[in-house]
This record gives sequence, C-alpha cells and structure tokens, in this order.
Amino acid sequence: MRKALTRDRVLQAAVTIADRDGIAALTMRRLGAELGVEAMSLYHHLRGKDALLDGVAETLVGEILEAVEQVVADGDWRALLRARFLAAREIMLRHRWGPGVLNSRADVPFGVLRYYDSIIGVMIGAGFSYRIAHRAVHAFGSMPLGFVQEAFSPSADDTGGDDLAAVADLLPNLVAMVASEAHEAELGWCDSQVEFEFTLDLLLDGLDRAR
Amino acid sequence: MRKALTRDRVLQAAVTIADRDGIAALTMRRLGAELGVEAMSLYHHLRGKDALLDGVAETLVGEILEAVEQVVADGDWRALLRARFLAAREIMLRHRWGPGVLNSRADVPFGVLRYYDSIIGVMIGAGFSYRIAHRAVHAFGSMPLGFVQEAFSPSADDTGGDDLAAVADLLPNLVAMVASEAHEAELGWCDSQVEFEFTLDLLLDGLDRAR
DNA sequence: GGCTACTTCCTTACAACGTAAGGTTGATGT
DNA sequence: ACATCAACCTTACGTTGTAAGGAAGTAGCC
Repeated sequence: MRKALTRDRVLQAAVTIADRDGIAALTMRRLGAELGVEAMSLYHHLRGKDALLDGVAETLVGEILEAVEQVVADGDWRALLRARFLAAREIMLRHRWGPGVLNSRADVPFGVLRYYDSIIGVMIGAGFSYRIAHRAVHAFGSMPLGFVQEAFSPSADDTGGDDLAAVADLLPNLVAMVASEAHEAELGWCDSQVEFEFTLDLLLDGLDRAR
Repeated sequence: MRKALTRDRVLQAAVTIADRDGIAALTMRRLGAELGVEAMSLYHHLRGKDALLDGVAETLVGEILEAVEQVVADGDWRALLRARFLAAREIMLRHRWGPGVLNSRADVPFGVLRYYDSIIGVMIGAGFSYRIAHRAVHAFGSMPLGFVQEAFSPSADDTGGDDLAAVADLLPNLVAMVASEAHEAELGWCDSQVEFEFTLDLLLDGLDRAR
C-alpha cells in the first residue's frame, strides 16, 4: 500500500506541479493523479481549490521564513533587512508563480504577519518610531517576500528590444534610453537583480534619513 | 433592431461587469448576456477570453492615460510625476480588479509603454541620466499606474485589529505598533492614501539625490 | 472474535466555463 | 437579382470545481 495522504504531502505535490508545469496546470484532478489518487480524495485534506491555494501560499511563505531566519548579517538594521529580502528573493525566483498566488489570496498568510513582526522588531530596535516602522512596511510592499510589482514583465523586456526600433517615433525617450544603456549593461538589459537592489537601497536610505 | 456590437462596446460592457460584480463574474456568457447577445457572437470582435482581458487592460490603461495627460503641475519634475501617479491612483481605485488584470497579461499594454516614455522624458528633461531614469522606472514599479504591491491586503487590515489581540504573544511588535499608532490615525488604521504618498515621496526624494 | 464508528478513498454526476464547427440572416455591391 | 460577407446563433465537446453518497480499510471496545 502506498504512503498515506496528508495535507502536507498534498501541498508539496501541488508546489511540484506549479514549479514544473505552471500554476495553471495545478488542477484538482491533476494533483490527484500526481499522488496516485482521485481528485475527490483531496477533499478530505483540503476544503477545496481555494484552501489548496491558501495552503500553497502558506508553504511558500514557510520556505521563505526558513531562509530568512538563517540570515545572519553583521551590520546595522539596513544590512540585516537587505540580506533577508535578498534571501527571500532567491526562494521566489525558484517559484515564479509565487507573486501571482500570494496576490490572489484573500487573507494574508499568518507566516507573513510573523515575518512583518520581526521586521518591525528590527526597526524599533534600531531607533525607529512605530509610525515610521509602519510606513516602512507599507513602503517595502512585497520586497520582504522577494519580489516587486513590475509593470514591465521580464518577457516583454526580452522582445522589447527589437520591437522598439519599429516604433521609435512613438516612444522616443524609451528608445533613446535603450540605446544609451544597452552597451553599458554587462549583465543584460533590465537585470532584475540590479533593479531589485537599487530600489531596495533607495527605500532603505530614505528610511534611514527618516529615523 | 438594437445597436450593433463593436469591440469598444464589448470592452465597455466588460469593464462594467468587472466593476459591478468582480472580475470573476466576467465570463463570455455573462458578457454576452449583458449585451443581449450569445457568447459566441463576441468572437467576431475578440479572438477569445485572453484577447478580451487584453482589451480590458488596454481600456483601463487608456482611462489612466487620459487622466494623466490632463495633469498640470506647476513645479519641478517631482511635483509633476507625483500628481500624475496620484491621478492614476484615482482611476485604479474605481477599478479594484485593475492590478490583478494588469498582472495577468503576458504583454505590457502599449499605452503603458507610451506612458513610461513620457516619464522618462520628464526625468531626462530634469537632468537625470538614462541610467537613473531606467532604474527609476523599475523602482516606481506599478506606482505610475496608481497602485502598489501590498503584502497586507486592505481587508486583512480591517479584521486584523481584532484578531491581533488574540495572538499578541506571537506578534508582539505588530501588536505594539497597532497600539501605538491606533490613536494617532485620524483617517483610520492603514490609510492607503497616506502610505501611497509616503512611499512615493520616499522614492522621489531618493531619486532626486541620485541626480 | 464481532460490533461500531470513523477516516480515507472512490464513483458518479452536475453546472459552468472557454471555444470549435457550422448554420442562419440581413445588409451591401454589382 | 444575385453573390458576398460580416454579424449573430445553435449545438456540442472537453475541462474545470465540487456535491452526494458508497466502499473499504482501521481502531476502539465489548
């Protein structure tokens, strides 16, 4: 007889499917098949699809928390938070569906609250007021979880280079910017890592001044 | 005979449904019904559901562009961009489904590119390098479109106040922060408008220094 | 053992979804 | 008058989430 199903095994399988085939491939039937079980059997461990996605989000946040808790940074509050957010980003890069799933959840996973609690703790310890700490959490947005809201999607950037030339008159400044920057970008145009850190430091610097 | 269907009328109806009943209620059948037509008739104006959502996103961006173009700010680049982003935010507040739809699109609506082009133009005109202008666009993320990635969802904040007391020992800093801030918040706990402007100014100030 | 209760898993079924394929209709150009 | 063609409809299929209820194994208790 095969290993018994548990909520945890179901969630792990769900993450596996999402990683391998994308979040759209995560259906109840498909998930059942992955576990050698019929779709309806899953309902004894999860109340439904929504609860499944809640659980997946929770699992993802758990993974991030684990990575974040192992961060040791010798330095001030900035160095610590910076290292944490970048650690979270590494997890998120392994689960590209993460932002979408987290955004689709009605309630914040409890792990996220615990995480925020620790961030606030760091800032209060560094001499910030609760008011600024509060605003900092908002200003960070999703950066503690390792991603930012990109209005450009990465894929659009890849193909954008070619297309832009065709509409140079409609987007003169964008085209000029690409022309000006293209030869300087060692790591490729629109290196997300660089942008992420730039934005992060911009916020950290600004907050430091607000202290 | 009733008014003829056009792509534009279809998209307008789609926006109406999304505003009134939520984006999940926007199905082909429902949209057809709204227009007094069968679902399949929509396929003569849109290639499918995905094209519909692309069109809805395009419509939304168009609305934002219209609002943004009417902004006149007497002042420096910061005042201008600030006023534009806040104008965009007003539109986005009327379409709560906006962030979700924009995030779900594979390609960036062209209007967004035109919008970014103008932002870059403003910054170059103010003496920024293309490199910093580029990073600024990334740093702004979705703020030009009037929203930020909130890891807290607004609804979670509403109910959070009560729940937090029950888990005070698990979230000591969060609870302390709420206690410290609650009596100072004239406009309610977690006033999104205030947070939005705070984050925006943090970025604008930081960029100004990078000039 | 044998009875009961409970969890786990399966079978069947249904409504709603997006959309492929093809039919009907009415306006327009010649 | 006839051909063309866009606009709209009918029917049907596969896939989705899940409600309802049955079957099979496990555990506790006499």
